[in-house]
Amino acid sequence: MSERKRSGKVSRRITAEAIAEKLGVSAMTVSRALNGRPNVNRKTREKVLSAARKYGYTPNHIARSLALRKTETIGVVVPEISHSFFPEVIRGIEDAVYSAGYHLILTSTAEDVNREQDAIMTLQSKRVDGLLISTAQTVTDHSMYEETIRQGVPIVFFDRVVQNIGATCVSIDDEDCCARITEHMIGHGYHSIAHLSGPPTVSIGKGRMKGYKKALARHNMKVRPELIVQSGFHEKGGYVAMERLLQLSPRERPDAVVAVNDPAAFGAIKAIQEHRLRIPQDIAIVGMTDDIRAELALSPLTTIRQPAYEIGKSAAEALIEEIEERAKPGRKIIVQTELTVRKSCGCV
Amino acid sequence: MSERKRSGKVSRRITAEAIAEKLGVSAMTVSRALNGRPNVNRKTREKVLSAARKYGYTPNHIARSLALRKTETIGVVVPEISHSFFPEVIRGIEDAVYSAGYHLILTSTAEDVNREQDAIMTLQSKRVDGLLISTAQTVTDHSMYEETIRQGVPIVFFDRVVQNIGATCVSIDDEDCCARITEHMIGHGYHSIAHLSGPPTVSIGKGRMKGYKKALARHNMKVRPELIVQSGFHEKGGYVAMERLLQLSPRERPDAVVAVNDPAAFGAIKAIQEHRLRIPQDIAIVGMTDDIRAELALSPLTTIRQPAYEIGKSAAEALIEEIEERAKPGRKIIVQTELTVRKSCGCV
DNA sequence: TTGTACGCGTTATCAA
DNA sequence: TTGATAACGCGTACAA
Repeated sequence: MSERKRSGKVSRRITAEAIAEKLGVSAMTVSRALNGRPNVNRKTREKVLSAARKYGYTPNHIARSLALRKTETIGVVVPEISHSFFPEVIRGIEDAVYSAGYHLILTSTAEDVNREQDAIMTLQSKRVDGLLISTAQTVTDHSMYEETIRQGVPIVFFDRVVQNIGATCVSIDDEDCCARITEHMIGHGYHSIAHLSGPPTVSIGKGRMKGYKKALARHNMKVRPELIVQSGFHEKGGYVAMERLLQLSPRERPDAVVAVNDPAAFGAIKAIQEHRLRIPQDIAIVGMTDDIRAELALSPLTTIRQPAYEIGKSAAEALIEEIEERAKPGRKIIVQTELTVRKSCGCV
Repeated sequence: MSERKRSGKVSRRITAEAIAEKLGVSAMTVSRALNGRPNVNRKTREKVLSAARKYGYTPNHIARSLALRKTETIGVVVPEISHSFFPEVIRGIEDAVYSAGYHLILTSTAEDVNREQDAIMTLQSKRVDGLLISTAQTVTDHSMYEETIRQGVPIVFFDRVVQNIGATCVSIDDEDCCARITEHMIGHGYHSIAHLSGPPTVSIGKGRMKGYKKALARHNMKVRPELIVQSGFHEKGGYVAMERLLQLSPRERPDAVVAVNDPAAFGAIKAIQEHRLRIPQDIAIVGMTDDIRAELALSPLTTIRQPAYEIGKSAAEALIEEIEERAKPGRKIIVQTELTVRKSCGCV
């Protein structure tokens, strides 16, 4: 119908105030009606609602946030988005956040400390009600997290967590997982088991390493330092690390490999194949994370399924509980995992 | 040091005004100093900057947005996040958005029209500066998009685009892609080529169907309606659709299948294998999209690589150009694709 | 170079 | 049930 106001640059949106004026009521009444407050006459409410529809009114959430000091938005900080794990986590976050009426600002740090700091800063500027963080690999200084929490902005860490600073952490039990899968190998008779380890600065790397050693210890097997090689979390690192293991003399060479995660395992598999060795006959290998490709690999990878979706969902739910003060921070939430036996371990 | 003010519930953040007071200057001077305006004494600026650091000041972006009527935030609406395509698109978006100093609110619609409407509404409420949308499959009513644009909020569609409503669209040339891969099959001697098609309501489905038919026409091959089965975009649909094709008598049965995308192709592959037919000897098959799993499948899938990252990046860049009025809306941006020949087509 | 007044659009509070 | 006023924290436009 009416399509004027092309005059200025900005075709300014209609405000609650303007609607109030047209109806001859106050802005407050409009606000109350729109927000479904009880103390407003039924007829008045209907008038307001229909006028709002008619003029295509959309409440200005920015102004609302300013007045209420609450944005109903949470900031998400992830180290990367390519790896199939995080999209699935984000899906879980999105679902939880959506059903609680919140929104999600997504930032990815590319594993870069500075970018992570930057992200946390701007998210604070945007006054998100809380933060969901999976730390970049190289982060060692936690003062920014602590400062954020002190400012009253709750943080929930997920997957790559930071413990003992009072923030809730959601993750799998890395130590237990890695111990389990290592014991699975021990139980099937492998006796020279190597570990491709993650960065020792990240809790995941630390925990899994510990689990690996614990499993060996439980079965009175010696930890042989030459069988522990740092691979990091990516395919390339897995490849390089495995190459190093393959330099060992056939006598010293491991008969099984426990990789810190699936991508590292894929890299290792590539190296093993290039050496014309068979999986699992010559060298068995297992991963952790259940990458989407694990099932499809030439020798389907035995791994620990890490329920990415659930991690995201639990983390988001935990954060929202804390934002709404229905729960206290500093909890430790463990998400259950599952051993998925395929062919690469030679146990089936 | 000082850690009081635990009194009220909210430990209120420090404001520019408060800093001004402590320094005995006006709030404006603080604002100017913090925003790097030229008209401020060097010594004053330094005083302000150090005070800001000292008190842990973070500018309130919400208040700023309200005053400036600009949020430096763009809304992203995707139909889903599991499918490996969208995470990669989002990565592209994130990169572009980050380097332009914007942020990204992510919403996913689970292919649900209502949820999409909902998302667009709330994103408008949050006064995002622009919208990046890939439509849900079932959307047929475009009035909401048009209304949004009329309100002055630019939209750029990507992948699943909506043409002719004045919004910029970023996508591959579906018709051309599908024609190319179909001709690839024709060129290698297949003469009974089926098509597992997408939903005809989505531009992708339409375009690829058209390309398929065009390729046949160019080579004087008849379109046989029984060889066109609607599969939708997912694995399950591909499986069901392929089952139908496999019900045909061996004489009528296709010797090649062009699937609308890789997931549909995976479903079809499963059906073919269950019938104990070999790929590509008995039935060749190709997909489109280059799903991460395509390379790893038992019979690696020939497909059209769709540069997800570039799509996301171009779309975000285009949107930001329009937000900043450096470009006009209504453009049509085509991202180049690449035929990736693997084993499933039997051509190597 | 610095300061004052006002507006951005909403909601809380208190009074009517 | 409704309204007036003030606040949320910042930036623009002007004046000093």
